[in-house]
Amino acid sequence: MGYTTKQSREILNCLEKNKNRHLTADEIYNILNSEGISIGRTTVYRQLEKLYDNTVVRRFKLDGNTSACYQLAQPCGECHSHYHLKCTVCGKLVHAQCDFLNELSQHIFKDHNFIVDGEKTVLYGICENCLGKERHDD
Amino acid sequence: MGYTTKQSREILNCLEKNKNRHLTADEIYNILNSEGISIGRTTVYRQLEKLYDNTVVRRFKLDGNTSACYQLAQPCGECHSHYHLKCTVCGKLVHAQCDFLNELSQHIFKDHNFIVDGEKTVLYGICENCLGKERHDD
DNA sequence: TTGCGTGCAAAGGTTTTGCATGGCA
DNA sequence: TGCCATGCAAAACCTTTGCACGCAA
Repeated sequence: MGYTTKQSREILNCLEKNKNRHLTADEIYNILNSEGISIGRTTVYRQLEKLYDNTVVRRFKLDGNTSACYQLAQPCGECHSHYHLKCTVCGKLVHAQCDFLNELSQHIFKDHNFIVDGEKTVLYGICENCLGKERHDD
Repeated sequence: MGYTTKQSREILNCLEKNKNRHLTADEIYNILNSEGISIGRTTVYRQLEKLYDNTVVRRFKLDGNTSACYQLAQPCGECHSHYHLKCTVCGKLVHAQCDFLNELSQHIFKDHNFIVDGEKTVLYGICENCLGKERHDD
């Protein structure tokens, strides 16, 4: 699976530190360089590609954001029994630990002949923090 | 809400004809021009932006696809009671008419304090057609 | 030593912007 | 007529590729 280098270690380390966030390639590039860790953009892209191919990270393309976002695939070890709830206001990603996802998957499989991929699926909406503030926009 | 022009009419018309598909800006550009309707890329982008701002179309950014995809927001008039199931193999979008979505929304609201936006949410997975063919890839 | 990893520069692809012109209301 | 829409060209982004060099195993 390739060599381990200073750069590949630092990228994983950065993802680890930001388990709860979605990071773009450019954000990782900036975080590392601002910490004094010299790394090139190309390297960040190539490492993320490998991590994605090996399903170490998940990749998201969000509306209103032209660049892809990455996040460690198993921040808590059991994402198969999680919802991923993404707040469209503040951008927070919630891993909702809950068996209801299994019910959902089973229902969709039985009634709609469709196998849901819980890893790839993100439910969009508004988190509790943002519910009160919503009409401040516009 | 702006003027109605030949171009804006043709774009809406194209989206209408392709209710069941996701189209990129470039696909719309190519479809129209191949039908002999002269239109510029810039116009397609700007019209889609307006339609998106007015929630006439939905916009998706899919993994493995660098460009955004658009689709009429209300292909059947009742998307609030629909799932949107996107097959990651063949790309088909299924509108699964089903009340289970309401149960899901209520559960997530009660137990996780999160309001799911069924319009924006797409469940990814594998459709029944592709289930049998899956290992042909790779 | 071998061959993968790195990073610069450049290319490729998508989307946005500036500006002069054209067309709707 | 006034103002928005159009479309070309160019810029702005994000991501990938080519290539020479460096470093892990």
